[in-house]
Amino acid sequence: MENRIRKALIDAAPTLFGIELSESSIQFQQTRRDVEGDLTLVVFPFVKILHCSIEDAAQKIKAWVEENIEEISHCNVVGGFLNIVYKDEHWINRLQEIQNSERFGFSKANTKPTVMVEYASPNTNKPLHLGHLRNIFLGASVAEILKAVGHKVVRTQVINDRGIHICKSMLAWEKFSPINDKGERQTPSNTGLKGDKLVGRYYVEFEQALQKEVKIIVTDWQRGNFDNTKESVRDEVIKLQQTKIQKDQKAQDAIDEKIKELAKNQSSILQEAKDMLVKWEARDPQVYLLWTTMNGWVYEGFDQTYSQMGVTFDKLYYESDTYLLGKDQVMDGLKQGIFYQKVDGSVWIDLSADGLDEKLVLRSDGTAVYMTQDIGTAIDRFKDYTDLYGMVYTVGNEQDYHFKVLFLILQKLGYQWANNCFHLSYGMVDLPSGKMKSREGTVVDADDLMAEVIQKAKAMTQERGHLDGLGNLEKENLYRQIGLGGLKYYLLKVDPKKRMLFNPEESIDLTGNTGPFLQYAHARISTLLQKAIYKPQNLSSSAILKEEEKQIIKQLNLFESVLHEASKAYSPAILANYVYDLVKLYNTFYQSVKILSESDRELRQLRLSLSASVRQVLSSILGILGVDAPQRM
RNA sequence: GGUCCCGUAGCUCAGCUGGAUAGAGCAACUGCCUUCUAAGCAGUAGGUCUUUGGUUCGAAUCCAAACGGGAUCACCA
Repeated sequence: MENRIRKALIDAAPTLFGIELSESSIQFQQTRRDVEGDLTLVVFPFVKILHCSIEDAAQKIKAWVEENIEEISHCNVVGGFLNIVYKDEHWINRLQEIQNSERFGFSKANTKPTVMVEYASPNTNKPLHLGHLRNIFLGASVAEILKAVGHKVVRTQVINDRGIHICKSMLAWEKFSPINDKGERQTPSNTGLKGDKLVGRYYVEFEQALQKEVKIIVTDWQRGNFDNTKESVRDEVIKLQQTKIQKDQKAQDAIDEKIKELAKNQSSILQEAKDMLVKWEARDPQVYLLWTTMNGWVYEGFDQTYSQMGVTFDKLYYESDTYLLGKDQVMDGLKQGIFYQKVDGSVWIDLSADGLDEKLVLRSDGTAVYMTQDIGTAIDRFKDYTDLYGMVYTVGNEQDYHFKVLFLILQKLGYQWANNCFHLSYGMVDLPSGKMKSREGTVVDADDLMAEVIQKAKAMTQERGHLDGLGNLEKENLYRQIGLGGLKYYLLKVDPKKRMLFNPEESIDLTGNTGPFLQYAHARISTLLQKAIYKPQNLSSSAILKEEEKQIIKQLNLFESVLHEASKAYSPAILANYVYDLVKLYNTFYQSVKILSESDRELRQLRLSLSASVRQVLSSILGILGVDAPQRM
């Protein structure tokens, strides 16, 4: 409709104004809520072109539009704005189209290039936490958005399964695990603990043991005891200790940190972990078996968490599989002169011409760093999927710099697809008490949080008591749907780019802009349609629409463009805000008119059709957000 | 210090490709269940859009600076 009016105006301009109009001079916007109108033409640009008063220009266009465009009922002019009112027939026809369309708003599947979306990159030594929840819900939802606009999508995660941190858990388990009467160390099955939790516990034990050892070493050094310390380190420590005296508090702390670092390197337990990593890289059978076993426990634990979250993947990548490819790439790049080698053997890239710094890509001992692995993983993916067009990395914004560098390196290595790689950078989740810090024990565990939220949903649902006649299994399932739906919606409704505050109390609220609010509307429409035994029929276009009804059709009409906007911005939040507005409009309508008991049959059918269309869009968007849409609640 | 992100109601957030009187939710207060599910609806109150300049017919929105908050600048991942 908008385009039709624009085109008509451009065509008519020479006779109407005696001048050619450019497309950009015709600016439409949505009409303000409190003004009558379905579309608003901004008249200001015409003043310059036509050299007349704003009032004259507006009136002239008003007269012409009312006269010449069939579907327009009338217009009104307020200041520099021409508000155009469509005939009700137009909106009813629009509703009819929505009702008839197969998957309203969605593009045909697989009509756009294949995109891979990565949305979890857990370490295998720590259980998942609140930050992962935002990451994973966000990535999973973006994958659904891309599908909805026609992309073929591969959902993936990369598992950070190698490196010194894994060896730390392994070592601690060997050293510290109690042995039961059967002579076994602790396992998930003999403790009943989730595998990721068990392994995480030993990672913590390692860190504690390390800190203990560090403390002893530092104290020894303070007392001037350097018995077990290499000469070079001793000299460095003494030098640091001496410079410390003249500095201010902040500098002193920094020096203490440095001394601590040196002490860490002296500690026997860290040395053991390093030795273990060397053994692992050499595929030592015993170490390798331990690594496989403990990682297996973690994967099992993660799988449980993912299944509770309702999230799946199409393909998994393990860094242990890709880091060697990354190393090869670096060596190739070195030959091509993209990288350079320092005298100690370490390999670097100089990005200062691109406004960035120098970056290490391979250690002096030839082992891979984070960047090396990521280069390898990216290339591996494009080898696996030959039709792959681009990648979306859902990773926190603390890694903005890393991805800038990564994409630049891939470009320099000559990979065209590097231009289609996108870092979906999301903000951290803060707690009312501040940042989550594992050292201070303020990390919110994913499993605990989900359990809590479901429990809360149960209590609050029972309070309301709408559930007569449902079986226990159905009820439990519903509590889960509501609890998790609320949590997901809470994390997704905020612009992903922004840092957000997680308030445990608000996250399980049922009222206002929340998941359960939307789910409730869905359930209410569902039972309504069921009671009405609703079947889609052709609508009578002669009906006169109430304002509430028209508002809903207008909002429904926006769905497709909002979906595209969301895909361009990689933002489920855009859909969340849109659907919340839609449901609010629907609720207003629901409370102000009769539907089931409406005696006029055509009107009843219209209102049912409206309800059905709202439910369709609502359930589509809830699906994209990963929120379940219950039939009753 | 360099680079990047953010600053809108008491709180959490929309609005940002310039356009009308800046919107929601929570919290507070007032109404509405004999009528399709009140997890709802209607309403009251709450704002120097951090500040100062600039561009423009018009700025929360664009540009610059200042102030405040955060991230990042590892032979960690």
